[in-house]
Amino acid sequence: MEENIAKTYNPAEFEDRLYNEWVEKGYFHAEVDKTKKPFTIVIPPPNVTGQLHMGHALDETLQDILIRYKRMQGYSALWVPGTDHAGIATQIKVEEELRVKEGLTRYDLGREKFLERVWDWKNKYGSRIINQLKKIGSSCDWDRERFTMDEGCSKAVKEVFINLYNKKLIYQGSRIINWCPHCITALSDAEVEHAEQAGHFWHIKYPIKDSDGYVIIATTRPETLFGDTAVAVNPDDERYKDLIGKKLILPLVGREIPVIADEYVDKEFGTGCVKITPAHDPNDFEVGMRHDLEQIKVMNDDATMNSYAGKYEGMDRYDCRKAMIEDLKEQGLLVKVEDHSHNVGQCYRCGTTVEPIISKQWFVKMKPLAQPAIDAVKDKMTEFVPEHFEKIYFHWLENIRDWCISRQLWWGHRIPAFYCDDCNEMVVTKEDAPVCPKCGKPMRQDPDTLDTWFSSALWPFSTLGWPDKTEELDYFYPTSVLVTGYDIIPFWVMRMMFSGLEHTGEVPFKHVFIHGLVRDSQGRKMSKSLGNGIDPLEIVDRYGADALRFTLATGNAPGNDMRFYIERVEASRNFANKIWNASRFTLMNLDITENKLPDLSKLCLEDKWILSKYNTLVKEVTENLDKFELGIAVSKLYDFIWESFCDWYIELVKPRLFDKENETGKTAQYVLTYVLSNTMKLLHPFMPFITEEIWQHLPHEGESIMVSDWPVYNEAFSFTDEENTMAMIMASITAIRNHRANMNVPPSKRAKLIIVTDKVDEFRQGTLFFERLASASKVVVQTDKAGIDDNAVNVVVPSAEVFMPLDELVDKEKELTRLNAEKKKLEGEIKRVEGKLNNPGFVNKAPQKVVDEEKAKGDKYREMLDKVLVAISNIENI
RNA sequence: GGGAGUUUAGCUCAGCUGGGAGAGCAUCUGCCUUACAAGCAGGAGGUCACAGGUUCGAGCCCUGUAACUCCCACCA
Repeated sequence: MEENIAKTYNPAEFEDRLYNEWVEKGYFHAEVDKTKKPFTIVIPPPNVTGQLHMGHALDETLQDILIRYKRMQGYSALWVPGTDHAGIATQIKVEEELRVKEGLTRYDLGREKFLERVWDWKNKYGSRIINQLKKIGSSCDWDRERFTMDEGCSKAVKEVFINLYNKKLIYQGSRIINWCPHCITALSDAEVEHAEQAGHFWHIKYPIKDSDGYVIIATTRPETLFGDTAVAVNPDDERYKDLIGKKLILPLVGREIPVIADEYVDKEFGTGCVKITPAHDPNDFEVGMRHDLEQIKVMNDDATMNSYAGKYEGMDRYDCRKAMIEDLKEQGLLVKVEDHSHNVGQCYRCGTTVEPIISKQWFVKMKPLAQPAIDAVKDKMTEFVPEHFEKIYFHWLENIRDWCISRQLWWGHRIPAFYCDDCNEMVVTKEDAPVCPKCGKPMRQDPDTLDTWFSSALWPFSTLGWPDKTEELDYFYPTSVLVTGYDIIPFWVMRMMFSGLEHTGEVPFKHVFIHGLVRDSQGRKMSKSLGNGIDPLEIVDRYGADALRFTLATGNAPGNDMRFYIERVEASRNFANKIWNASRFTLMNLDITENKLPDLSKLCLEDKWILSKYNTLVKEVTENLDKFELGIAVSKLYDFIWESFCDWYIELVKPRLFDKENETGKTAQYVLTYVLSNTMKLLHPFMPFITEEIWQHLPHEGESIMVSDWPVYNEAFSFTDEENTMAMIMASITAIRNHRANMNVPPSKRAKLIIVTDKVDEFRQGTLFFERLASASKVVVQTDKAGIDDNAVNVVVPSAEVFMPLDELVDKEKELTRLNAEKKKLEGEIKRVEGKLNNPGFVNKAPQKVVDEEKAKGDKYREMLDKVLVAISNIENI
C-alpha cells in the first residue's frame, strides 16, 4: 500500500485516470441479469450539437448519484446515454454556418447535399457533448449509446406514426398553426413562448355598402385586413343589430364582406366589432367554419405579403403594416391609434414572432391519448417528486389541443406518407418507395419531417429495442426514474407518458424526479445572450468534477432553482481537501493491511461512539436516497465526515495512534480504516473520484469502490450508552474551551481539572481527551468537592461540574458577569419548561415521551442552576 | 384572467410525518497544536414576510394579505 499521497488535494491527477479505468473494466455496462433487480434511467438526450451547460451538469449529476447508488446496492443499474437530433436547433446552426462561410442557403445545396452537411456536423460535434458528460463522471453504459435518428429509433418512429395513423389518431388537416417565418416551419403550441410586447390598437373605419355609415374595427394586426372575409358582432348587441346581414367595403381592397353575428364577440371589448380573418387567427378560423367563410391567406412562408395584399405584395408584414396605416390615414379611415401591450407568441428557437396561419399539417389527436396519461398519474403508477409538479402535468393534459407534428424542415424523421401526383392517392407505409395502389406509378414522399419531440417521446422504449420484443425491453422497461427540469414537463415528460402507455401498455417510468434551474449569483437564468453562463468544464478544470458535483447536489431541495457561484464550489473543494487530508493522516498512521474490525469487546469508548454514529449515518443516508432527498443525504455526510470523524474522532484517537507501545492503537487503526472506507462508499455516488482514489489506497477487497457493496445498517454497532457518555464528555470539553477562550487563557497554559460528578466511571474514560483537547495538565474525577480551592473557576455542564484552579489568571468581575449570564439563561430555560409542565393540557395530551423529556430537562437545568448559584456566592464571598 | 412556487442569520439556502431555530460563505476573537491556513478552537448574528385560526404546542397545518418569481390563457 502506498502511504505517500500528495499533500494537497489535486483532482486533475486522478479523475481522468480513474474514469478510463472504470470504462475499461466495463463497470458502467449493465446486462440483463435475472438474478438481480433492474434499475433503469434513460438520459434526457442533450442536443447533438449542444455544449454541456450547468443545467446538464445538474441533471447528469443527479442521475449519476442515483445510478451509482443502485449499482452498489446490487441492482443491474442501466443508464442509457444518447443524443437528440434536435431538428430546428441543429438545422439553424448548419444553415448559419453555410451562410457565413459560403454565402449559401440550404436551397442552393438542395435537400440531399444539405443533409450530408448536417450529418457531417453531427459526426463532428456529436461526440463533443458525450466527452463532456464523461468529464463530470457520468457512469452511463456507453455500449448502449443511442441517437434519436439512429436506425432503431427511426424504426420506432415509423412504427408509431403508422400505428397512430391506422388508429385514426394521426390525421392531416388544414388548421391554424404557429408559423415561424424565420425557421420556415410550423411549430407546436409548446414550442411557442409568449412574451408581453408593446403594441398598438389600430381603429379602422370599414364603410357600409350603399351608405355613408361605417363601423369601427380595432385590431392589433392590421396587415391581416387583406384576408378579412367578414366582420362579426354579438347577436345581442343592440348597437349593431340592424347591420347584421349588410355588406361592408373592405378598406384598401374594395372587396365586399358581410356583417355576421357570432357569440364569440365580446360586446364590452374594443368597439364590439371584430374583423374576421379565418386564415390568420384561430378564433376567426372557428368563426369562419361556423359561417362557412372563405379562408384567404395573405402571406408567404417568410411572412412577406402575397398578391392578396395588392400593391403591398412582397413587403414584409411589418413594413406592410406601416405603409398601409399611412394609406388608411390619408384616406381618413384611420380613427385612432391606442397603445396596447399584449402577449405575442415567439419561436422558442429563434425568438421570431410567430404568425398564426392556416396550413395543411399533420396532427396527433390528443384527447384519447391524454386521458390514460392523466389516469396513470392519478393512480400513482407514476409519481412526481416533488408531488406538486403533477399539477403542471395535469393542467397541460386537461387543456391539451391536437399536436401539430409536421415540420417544414429537412433535418429530422421524414413523414412516411406518400402521394401519387396522378390520382391524388395518399398512402402511409413503412416502405421506402411504394407505388400507387390505384395507378401503380411511383409515389412522392411527403417533404416534411416530424417534430423532434415526436422521437424524444419514444426514447424510454425505443432505446431498449422497441418495437422489437427484446430482452432488454422486457427486463429494463418500464424505467425506474426520469430526472429532468420542470421546464420540460410539457414538451417531453407528458409526451413520453402517453406514448409509453399507448405503445407499450405501461408507464415509461415509475418516478419523475424534477429539479429546478441553475441560475447565476443574482438569480438570473444563465444564458448566452446575457453572457452570465458558467462553463461546468472550466469548473472541473479548476476544482475537479467532485467539487462541481458536490456543489450541485448540496443545499438544494427537489424542484427548486439554485444559484451557482464560485464561493460554493470553493467550499466543496475545501471539503474534498478535508477528506483528502483526513485520509492522508489515516494512511500515515496505518500499519495494518486488512480492512476488518477487531472483536467488538476490544473497542474503546470513542471507537464505539464513532461506529454508532456511522451506523446511524448509513441508515439515514440510505433512507434519504430512497426518498430522492439527495441534498439532505449529502449534508449529513458532510457533517459526519467533517465534525464527527475529523474534528472529534481523529483528534480523540491521536494519542493511541502515536503511542506505539499501546495495543489499542491498532484497534484505532482498524476503526479508522473501517469507518473511513465505508464512509467513502456512502459518499461515492456524490463524489465518485476522490472516494475511489482513497478507497484504493486503504486496505480493501475487490477492484473498485463503484462495484463494492453499499453499507448496511448493523444492529451490533448501536452503542447508545457510549454515545451518551461521549456526548457528556464532548459537551464538557466544549464548555471548558469556551470558558478558557472567554478568560483569554492561552492553550499553552495548562490547568488541573477536577470533575465533580455522579458518573465517575464515565468521565474517567475521558481523561486523555481532557488532557489533549481541553488543555488539562491533570484530571481528577470525584463525587464530592473535597480538596477544591475556593478560588477555582468552575464550569457547569449537564451531569458534572468542572473546576479549574486558574485564579491568578482570572478576572473576578468578568467571571461574575459570565456566571450571572449563565444563571439568567438557565432560569429562562426552567421557566419555559415549567410553563409547559404546569399546563394540564400539555401533560395530559402530549405523548408521554415528550412529557418525560421535558421533565428530565427541567431536572437537569435546576441542578445546573444550583451549582451556578453556589459558584456565584463563592466568588462574592472572597 | 387562471395556476404554481418563493418569503428563515449580512449573503446563498437547508429544515423529512407539528415537540427546544440549522449549514456554507461573510464577520469578530485567539491559534502556524507534527492530516489539512483549502486549516483548528471559540463567539456574535434570526419577531422563521404580515394578520388571524386550529392545537397542550406552529417555521411546518388552515384562512386571508403583501411582495417577488415562474407557468398557462384565442379578448380582436
